[in-house]
Amino acid sequence: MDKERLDNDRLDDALAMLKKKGGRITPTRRAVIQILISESTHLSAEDLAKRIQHRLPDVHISTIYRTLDALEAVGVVDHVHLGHGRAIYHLSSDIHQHLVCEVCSSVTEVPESFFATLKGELQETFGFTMRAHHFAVIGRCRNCAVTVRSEIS
Amino acid sequence: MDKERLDNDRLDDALAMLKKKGGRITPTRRAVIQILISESTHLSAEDLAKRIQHRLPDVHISTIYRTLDALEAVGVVDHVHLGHGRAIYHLSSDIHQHLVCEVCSSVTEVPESFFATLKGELQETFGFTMRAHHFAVIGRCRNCAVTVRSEIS
DNA sequence: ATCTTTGCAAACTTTTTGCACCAAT
DNA sequence: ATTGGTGCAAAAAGTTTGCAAAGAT
Repeated sequence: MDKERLDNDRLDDALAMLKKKGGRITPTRRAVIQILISESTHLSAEDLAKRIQHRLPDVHISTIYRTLDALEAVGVVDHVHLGHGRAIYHLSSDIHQHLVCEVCSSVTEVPESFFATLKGELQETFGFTMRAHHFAVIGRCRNCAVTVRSEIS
Repeated sequence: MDKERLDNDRLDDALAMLKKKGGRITPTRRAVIQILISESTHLSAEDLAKRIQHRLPDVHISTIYRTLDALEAVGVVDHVHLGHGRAIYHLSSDIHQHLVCEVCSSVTEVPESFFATLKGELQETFGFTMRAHHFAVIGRCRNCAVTVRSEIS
């Protein structure tokens, strides 16, 4: 119920994980984690940079990338490719699939459980262990179902 | 049976499609299609450039990109993102999913039919029409199942 | 003759890296 | 005091674009 309490716990957990693996806690790292906790939207490195630079104007985007790498190495965040070269980042604890509409670019989140059957079949047939959420699923959302394709490429 | 015959037919079909939509047939375009027909491997723009430059040394990579765009616009080819920014291209008629191992980068092809159930469910639940093959599925192949992750990112 | 495609060089976008300085432990 | 993190600028990597010349119809 107490959302703020829960968010703080998540922040502490993430920082503890970072620390446990020899990482240091810095204002930028704290800010990145906080933003990822509070905005569960789909944030690119640039999105994160913009948000952080409100409070810490001198944070360079290369630091954001290094921070994200560090957090990823430690298991706190994960990234997903949505299209082109652009990647988005989210907390590892928020695992879900992304359905991206190739027309309007809208993103629909789908619980990973949805992919359980497929995952089992790929495992059984190919011995392949799917880490599904690493790429978005591309297609057409309900609204754009009949339009001409072109967007995400 | 007569593979060469079939390949020629595919080439002719592709060229006809291109022509029908107002595109012109050039040596580069012919070569791109031929390569995509004969090597059903997973070719990036650079791979294609290298192969083509054997025969047509002056073909510039930007031409390859424009050719691929043109062929894609006309429905002859499709591209898939395997990781990072890199995309690979194949004939639209060769629709399949790619399972990419995040450790050894090996690629396993899976017939699209495998994804039919999931596709149906996404359609029903979210009204989302999946064009699955646009992104690879990331995970671990049989051999790398237990190793530490790190590669594809 | 017309209008598309090409080659080249240069721009762009996203991400990575080298290095000297700074800060967390 | 150490060692890891940061800012900056510059380099990658992959793809796109403007333009004048060449080529397909």
